[in-house]
Amino acid sequence: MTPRKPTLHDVAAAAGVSIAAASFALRDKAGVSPETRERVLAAARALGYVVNAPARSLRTARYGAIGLYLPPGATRLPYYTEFAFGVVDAADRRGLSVILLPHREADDDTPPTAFVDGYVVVDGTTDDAGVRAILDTGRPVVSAEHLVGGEGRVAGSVVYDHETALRGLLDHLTARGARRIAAVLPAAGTAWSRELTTTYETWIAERGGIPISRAIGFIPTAEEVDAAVGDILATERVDALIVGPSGSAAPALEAAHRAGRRVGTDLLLAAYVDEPMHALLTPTVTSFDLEAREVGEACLELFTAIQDADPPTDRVQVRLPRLVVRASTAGP
Amino acid sequence: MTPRKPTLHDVAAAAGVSIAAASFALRDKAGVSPETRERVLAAARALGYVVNAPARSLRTARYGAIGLYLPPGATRLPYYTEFAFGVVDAADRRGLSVILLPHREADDDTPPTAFVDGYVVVDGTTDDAGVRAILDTGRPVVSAEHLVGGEGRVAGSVVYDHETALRGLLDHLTARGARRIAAVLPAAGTAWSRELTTTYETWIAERGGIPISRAIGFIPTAEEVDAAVGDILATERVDALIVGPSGSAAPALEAAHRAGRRVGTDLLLAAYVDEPMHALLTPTVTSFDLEAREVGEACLELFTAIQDADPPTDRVQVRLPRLVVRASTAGP
DNA sequence: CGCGGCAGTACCGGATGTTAT
DNA sequence: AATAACATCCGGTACTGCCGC
Repeated sequence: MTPRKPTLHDVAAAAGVSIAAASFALRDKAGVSPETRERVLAAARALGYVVNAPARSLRTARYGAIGLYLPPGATRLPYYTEFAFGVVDAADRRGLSVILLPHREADDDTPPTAFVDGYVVVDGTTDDAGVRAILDTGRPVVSAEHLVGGEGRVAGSVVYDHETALRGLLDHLTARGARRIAAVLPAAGTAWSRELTTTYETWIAERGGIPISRAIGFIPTAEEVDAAVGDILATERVDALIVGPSGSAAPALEAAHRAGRRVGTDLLLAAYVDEPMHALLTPTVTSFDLEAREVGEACLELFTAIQDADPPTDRVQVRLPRLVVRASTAGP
Repeated sequence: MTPRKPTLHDVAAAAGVSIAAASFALRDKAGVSPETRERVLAAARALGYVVNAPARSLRTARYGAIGLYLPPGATRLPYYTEFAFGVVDAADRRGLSVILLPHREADDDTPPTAFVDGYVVVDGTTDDAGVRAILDTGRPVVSAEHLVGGEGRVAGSVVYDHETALRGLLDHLTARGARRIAAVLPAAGTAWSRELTTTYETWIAERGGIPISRAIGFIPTAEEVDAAVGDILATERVDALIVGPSGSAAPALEAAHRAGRRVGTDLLLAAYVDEPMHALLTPTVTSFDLEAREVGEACLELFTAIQDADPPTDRVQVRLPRLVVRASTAGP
């Protein structure tokens, strides 16, 4: 059943050429005649030859693998899983493997698996020991969203234009009749929270209003959301509310309900990050589809482009979140 | 800054011994004196030596990596992400890397990355081309839950005792006053759905009752859940309801509410798979904590144990889901 | 003499069996 | 009887050079 895996030697012998010629033919390099190439390829196919990755890596110092670093503690957000498979699928198409990297405690400075060609980091900060260790390898890093604290050290990034998106949402709410829009924002620490906060405040200021906002955790507890929303509704006369952090739509709806507001008519509610659940709530909740999978794919493709120095592509790609309008912002 | 990475040669030279001696010392093998070993280790530490994985793999045909295969289409279930990081963390402790494998279309039979020592598969079926390809590699496979259709071909498994768990839940509901318990079950296809269905029917039969159940998808839509729950409540006099598929608690609550039932008192509701959301719903929902992370770790540890043939361990480990009792089954 | 096409071969970095001390 | 040095090999890649025209 296992007559040993065929090696390049076997292929070369079967095709009646030298190892070097076989190697060239298989890698589609110049220096072999079309007939020879064809014979080699046929032999390889017949034998079921597969290159031995470690052997190739040993010689070339390229590993055909990239490390993927997801934010610690955020494993419950479906965004990241979706993102991860975007990276994996794109990598698969290019014959690369994706290594899922472990998170690091703050005091742990062991380097990450060294035998990768580079890394993809999502929503990273240099506050994170794992991210620092990755940057310290000196290998190319592509980030999804700006890597806070490591701005000059990434080879490329795929980022969202949250400013345009949020402005669009604020305009949408205004068009549906909102006059006083409050926001529950993620606490400082990520590029995203910074962008959301300043955009919200600027937009309000431009219209001569005063911002009404509360900050809660990046991954909020129901109580936090409840308290923030309850507080806003109790102390301010608002007719629309935007909740930023993932997972806060359901508790926000709940809190609004308890405050006696009818969401969708008398209070417009929008979440920032879309989640499957938003289509299941009553009313269904308006939010931005961030297209996690596509962004994951884009990161990997940017990585390979940079690595091959193929086109000196734009190092930063910008994507616009797509607003999914649902019943919660229907309007009166 | 980068005077080339130190190799075993460098370490040996620095320690004043041969390469072979250094190799032995670093791998803690017999054949070198304690003093020599110490000198080698010190030299390695001083130089920041890290073994070159490809070189080692080339020689030993071990790769220090395992492939992880998650069910396709299930990327939105937080269970799997949590599981994945359980595997990753355990692997990290053992110095192994985890390669996240891509899903395969039914007609695609390209083999998965060959340079891994084995695979971990979760909730797999041989209906899945990706799973078949993995089994065909002949490498050891550890599965979480039984691998449907590949029973004889896995090296080990970590499975839940759903029967005992579900019986416990049925008893719990009974203790809280339930007399007629209905169930919304996952459609056939996984080991889990089979076990849930037969356990439910058996338990009911043992008490001389008649089962009241509906089947919905493994990853149900809100409408499906709504229809199933609505139908049960409209046509049967039930005082308790168990919903199996992940994500169905929220829409089930909704449907019960619309049917005029007060969940927690006049209708007891329990979900099978615990989710963070269950603590945020009103009322909070009773369900089983499946400890995804721990199970992921157990899979990896089982894998390494089997690989090292260390203890001829039990090939199948059984875990009991832990019931988390919340307000939805408080009772009248 | 130049050039395309291919064979020969020195590595890449470590693991391991064999031979000296 | 222990240790350590030496020689090979793992499977490719890439450089050098020979051959014939």
